[in-house]
Amino acid sequence: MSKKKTQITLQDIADKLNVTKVTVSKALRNHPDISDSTAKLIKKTADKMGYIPNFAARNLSAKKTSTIGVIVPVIANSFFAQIIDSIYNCAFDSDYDIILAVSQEDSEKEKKHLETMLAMRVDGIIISVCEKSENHNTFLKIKSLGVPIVFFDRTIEDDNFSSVTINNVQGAYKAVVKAIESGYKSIGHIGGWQNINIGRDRYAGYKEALRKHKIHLNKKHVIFGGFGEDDGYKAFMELYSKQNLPDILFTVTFPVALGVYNAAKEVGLKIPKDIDVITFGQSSINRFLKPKLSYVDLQTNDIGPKTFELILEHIRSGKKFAPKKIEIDTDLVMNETCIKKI
Amino acid sequence: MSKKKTQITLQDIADKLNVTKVTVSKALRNHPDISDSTAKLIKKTADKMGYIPNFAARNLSAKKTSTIGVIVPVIANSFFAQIIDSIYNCAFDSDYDIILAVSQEDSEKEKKHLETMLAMRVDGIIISVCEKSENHNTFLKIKSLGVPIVFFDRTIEDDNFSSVTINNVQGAYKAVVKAIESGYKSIGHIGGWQNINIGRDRYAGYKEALRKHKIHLNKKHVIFGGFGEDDGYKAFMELYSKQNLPDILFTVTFPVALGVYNAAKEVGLKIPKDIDVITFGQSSINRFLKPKLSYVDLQTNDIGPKTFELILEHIRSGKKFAPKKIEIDTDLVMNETCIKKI
DNA sequence: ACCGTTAAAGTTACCGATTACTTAAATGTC
DNA sequence: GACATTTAAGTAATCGGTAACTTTAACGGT
Repeated sequence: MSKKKTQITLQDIADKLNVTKVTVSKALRNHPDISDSTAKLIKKTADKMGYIPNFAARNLSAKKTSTIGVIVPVIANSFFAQIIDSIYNCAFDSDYDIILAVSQEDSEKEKKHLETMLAMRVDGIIISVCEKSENHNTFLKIKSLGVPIVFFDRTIEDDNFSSVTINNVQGAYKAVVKAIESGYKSIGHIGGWQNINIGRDRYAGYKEALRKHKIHLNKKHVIFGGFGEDDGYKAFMELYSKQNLPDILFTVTFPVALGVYNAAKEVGLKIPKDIDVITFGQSSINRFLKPKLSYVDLQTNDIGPKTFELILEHIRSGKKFAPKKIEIDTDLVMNETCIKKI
Repeated sequence: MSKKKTQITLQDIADKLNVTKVTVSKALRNHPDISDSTAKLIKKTADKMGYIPNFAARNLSAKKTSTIGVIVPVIANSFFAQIIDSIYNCAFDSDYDIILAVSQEDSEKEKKHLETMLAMRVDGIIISVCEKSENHNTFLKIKSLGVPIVFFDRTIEDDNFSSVTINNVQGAYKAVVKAIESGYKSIGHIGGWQNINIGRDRYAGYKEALRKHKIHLNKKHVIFGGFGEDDGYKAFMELYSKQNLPDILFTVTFPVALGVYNAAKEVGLKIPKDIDVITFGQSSINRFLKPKLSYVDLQTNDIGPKTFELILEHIRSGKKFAPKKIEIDTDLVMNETCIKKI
């Protein structure tokens, strides 16, 4: 007969050693109350008995979970995958656990995940919001609950929250200026939804660059939509079918550029000869494109660690920590598109 | 002054309505004990007061978590990303929560994640093991603890565990037979570590195909290593530097094939003319390769749901559920490599 | 009008830890 | 050598829920 006992508890260890469970609890947590010899003995015994702490019990009584919730819109995306990896590594180093959830660009799912995380009593939340997030109120609620929250890359428009983003306006500006310097007059934009920073700010940088160079913004050359490959494909096809193609398109994300790339190929237009492209962000796929796209480089390496650092600051200093917005500057990486016209 | 109260509890709701917390608890869970009118009132009040359940407390007392742990080796990989998405969707539909962790092909991290999940008292674990997992003992421990565990894609060799895999031997066999039929005599294999099913079985299928067709297996044409792009690159370079290149290489994963692709390009060899390639699995990158690789298609769509279904069966039937191994058949998808020699 | 049922709540105990406070013995101080 | 301080443990209360059992009142059948 195997034991009926469901699980080994502190009490079981305590009984075996004729001490109290509090002593065991302290010993396992290296509390100074306990002498080295006893602590060693207790740890050895716990190990031998196959003790596995019960986080639910611990969390309940300690009123904290050492857990941070992370929500991203998509996972099959090297940008987010890389950041997730780095956040995991940071958490590992700081003895935090990560609860990862994917909203799949769905506002409802995003909300459900947020609620689950609140119910789990995560110590903090790191999020990159979905395309058309309608959860501003939920974020405010979370804030009022005192749960630290840090946005990264995709944020909501509200100065009361901390965030780590790349400098989208500046990045877009650089890209479009480059297009202008390359000799293009007719510069279109396949942009993202305007309710979200990356859509709005990249469009803002685009407009700013045109304005500064006194180039007329042709609204017919601007389309807003989502951030995925199919969105780029559709946008291109729309411009193409209406014969509204400019000379070059500045796209809001790499997947969107990829959609444009595919669509252009499909209708038989050559990049960069017939239609040129410069985009925001990249992916490992870029290596295989012909031509390899020029793009605004997001310093992906920094985003994860900086975001994590920020959430830790929030957690450690509690309410008195003022929201902080970190912006990371971008660089232009020139490949085989948007090259100077001779 | 804002309230000092940390959080709203069942008791708070109960007090306001002059009932007991048990009544509130039951009402919120739609327990038949509670009349519709009371239940409705309680729910409304809970909502108004901003009640958020405390999962730790619930888990502790209910002795289950409705949470399933998922561990994958890598995340920036469309194969795993897709499966993760589908598992999330299944969980969503069945009211389970998912705890996702990434081992990053590191056995130590894998172990740590497993332990964390045990401490969280997940109701079950779904895992695709890392490259050189040394956690067989941990898996046995988990089994003896009575925590259901289902492997997918990458499993350990042990009949006592359930798993969902594709038919690796058959898939590899098909690919290599195709190479043979295409007229190749000298067929190499860039394989994966042999301690893990996908490495072992794909190699087995390769050997079997050669044997059946009485083709000599030249050990100099076989290299074992990891499953990533750099592994493929290194393997190719090793063969190349020793001038041991066969006519065609059957690679264990798509990333490995990609590494080969890059390496071949780098040394100026043309695929498929100078060196041909056929691989196991694919990725969205394949669309952009020239030539587009022929590959053994893994029915990615089925793996996630089938795995989830299996873990649910385990959870529901407890100890008495016998391990079940599900194998999914593969298809060969022919593109521009491994084409019949004329 | 009586007794067994049922409906709708209430009582009590417990889940497995942690925290804050207390105790007892050992050590140190002048 | 008496009293203050440390050190190393123990005691009691609590965290927020849920499960199992009990109570109370209303209902129904004969």
